[in-house]
Amino acid sequence: MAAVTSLDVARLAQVSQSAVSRAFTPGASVSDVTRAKVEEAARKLGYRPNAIARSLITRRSRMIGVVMSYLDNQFYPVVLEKISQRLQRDGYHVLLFIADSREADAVLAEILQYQVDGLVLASTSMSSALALRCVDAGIPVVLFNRTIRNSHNTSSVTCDNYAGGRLAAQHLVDTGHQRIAYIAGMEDSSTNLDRERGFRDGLTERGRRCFARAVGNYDFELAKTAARELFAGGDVSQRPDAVLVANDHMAIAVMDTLRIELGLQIPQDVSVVGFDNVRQAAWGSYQLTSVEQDADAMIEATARLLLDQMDGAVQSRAIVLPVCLVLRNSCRRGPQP
Amino acid sequence: MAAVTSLDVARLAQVSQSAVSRAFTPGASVSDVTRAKVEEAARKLGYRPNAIARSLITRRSRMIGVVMSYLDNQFYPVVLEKISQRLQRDGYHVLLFIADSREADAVLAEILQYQVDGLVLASTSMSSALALRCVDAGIPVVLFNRTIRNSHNTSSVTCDNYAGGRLAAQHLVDTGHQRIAYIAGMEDSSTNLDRERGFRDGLTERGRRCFARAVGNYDFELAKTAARELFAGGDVSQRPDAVLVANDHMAIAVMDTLRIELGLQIPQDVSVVGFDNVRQAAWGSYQLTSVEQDADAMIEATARLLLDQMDGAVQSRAIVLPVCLVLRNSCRRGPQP
DNA sequence: CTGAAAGCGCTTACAG
DNA sequence: CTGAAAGCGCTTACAG
Repeated sequence: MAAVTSLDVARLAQVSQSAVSRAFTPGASVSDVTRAKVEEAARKLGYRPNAIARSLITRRSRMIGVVMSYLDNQFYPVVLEKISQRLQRDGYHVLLFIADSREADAVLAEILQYQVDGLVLASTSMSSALALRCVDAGIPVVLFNRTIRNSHNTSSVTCDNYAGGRLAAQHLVDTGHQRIAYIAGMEDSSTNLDRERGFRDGLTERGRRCFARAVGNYDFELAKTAARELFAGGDVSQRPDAVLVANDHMAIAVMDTLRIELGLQIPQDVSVVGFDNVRQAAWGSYQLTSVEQDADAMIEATARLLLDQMDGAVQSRAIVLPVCLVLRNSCRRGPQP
Repeated sequence: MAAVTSLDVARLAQVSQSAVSRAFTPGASVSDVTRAKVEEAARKLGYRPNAIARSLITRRSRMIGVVMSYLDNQFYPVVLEKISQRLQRDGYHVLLFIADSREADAVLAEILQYQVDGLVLASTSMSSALALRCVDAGIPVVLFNRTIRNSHNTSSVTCDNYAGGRLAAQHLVDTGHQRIAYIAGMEDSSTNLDRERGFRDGLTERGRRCFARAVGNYDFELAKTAARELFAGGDVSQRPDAVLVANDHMAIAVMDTLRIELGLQIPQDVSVVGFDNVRQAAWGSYQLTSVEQDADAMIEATARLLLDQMDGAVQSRAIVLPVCLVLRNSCRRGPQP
């Protein structure tokens, strides 16, 4: 049970401890015969190099901290799975931090103590100040699916949220909708800010205005409440005939509420458009028209950017990826009959 | 940028390096005045103890490896989020491994190198042999939502999958269903084996047999294929009037397929029962009757068991938690009119 | 309570 | 190619 160390292997193989270390270091200079002796002894003893000790001396832990919150929104588990696989491919591992907003400070301290080589911040709820502190601590950071205002030394990868909002708004106008509403996510989040601004500008360009607005805070239950608010009015002509919802997770809650609680038909009575194009958007019961943000491209960009920063090859950059609108059946395709 | 160490703090505070270490060790004997000096110096320098160095000397990394695969099944992200929070509460952190079955060997080697203090194996696809190798390596392991046959020195936490299958079968019989089918998950997984055995025994006790069976492998798309197979027959009286699906993730795919592709009404034409009671089961569009496995209880039991094993307080144990059937609208409640 | 010293298990100049 | 040695940044007996 006592851990077997390189010294144990060295003794058995009758070589120096350095030789053992070299045999396990790709590219180190060892003769084939030495390597063979070491490998045999290591196998006999069940030796595995201690990554902790290696980290201490090399000053590289090969761990990347990933900070997330609210995995209920299916966008994030998928991202987590893929980013973990992507980093594993390069020999890195994910140290996961779930950030309840209240304990973010403590979480940050722990991240720093663990000497992660880099950090992916994908939590909307973590404050910008904390993100900046990581940067100050000299750790390469990439913000995933969020940005920090006025911060040019922080890297970020987002999709073009503004363009997505604009695209959705114009599509709704062009398909004949008259009373277009918006259900917002967390109001101070960069994603919501950009999506909503794009939405408003898109309407303005078509000579329209936002008909009504409610806030769902990116939360499933609050999105239901927001839908009830928006459709509370008695008269049908006073109610929206289309809603852009700031993400799919909320849009699904909204669809259920409209159909089941309020007895509305989608898209006949009201069109719904979401954002993210998560897998559930394609589910038969929803068939949600959605602005797609390409998770694969975002992850690849994030990994690249982080690895490049860790190599010192690159300074911080803000990467914005294109979006497209995926048309499904939750949205009327032509002017109302 | 050069990391500040305890020695730097010691110099500034004019105390020994040991004193700095003690000031950051809860319960160590330091005078208030020394602690104050250290804390001030540490604050000035932005010092954080190096958790890697601490791990090396204490031989405890305070990291728990969590091995998962296929986060598409919403049961797992929720588990991951909660187990991470639960362990953070005790000062542990999650090192995440996504196990593609093909690279499981490499993954295992890496886990071992990282000196995790414990391991939660929640991946159905990872082979039993690998799990046992971890146990042999002397690292406390808890299997989550799976078991290994004939292995009494491996801890596991599951719900009572057998009882759940039985409960579902009897409920379907008692509510008047005549042709009850089963859609299996991964056929050699312990969860599927137990659920299916319970299902068959439940039917047998009521003097019935399984009407038809297909395999969905716990995969969304394959579950759709399985549903098509099961309902391919022309004559209605040749088709199932109820299906138990081995988990909710597949049950949702099945419901979509039955309703949208095959034009069937649920539950009028066919009842569907799932397993897990994930959040989506409660979504308005599904209202899926499901055998609930209590994720919170499973996580608490897993954390407790793992922590106890790491303390050496306890040997391995197999914990089986009770299930219950959550009735919703995907299942007819009385005999067919 | 405090400091000097040993040591955790590695990597990597350095000299041969 | 190889070995002896220093050192990564800590914790923790040990002695005072």
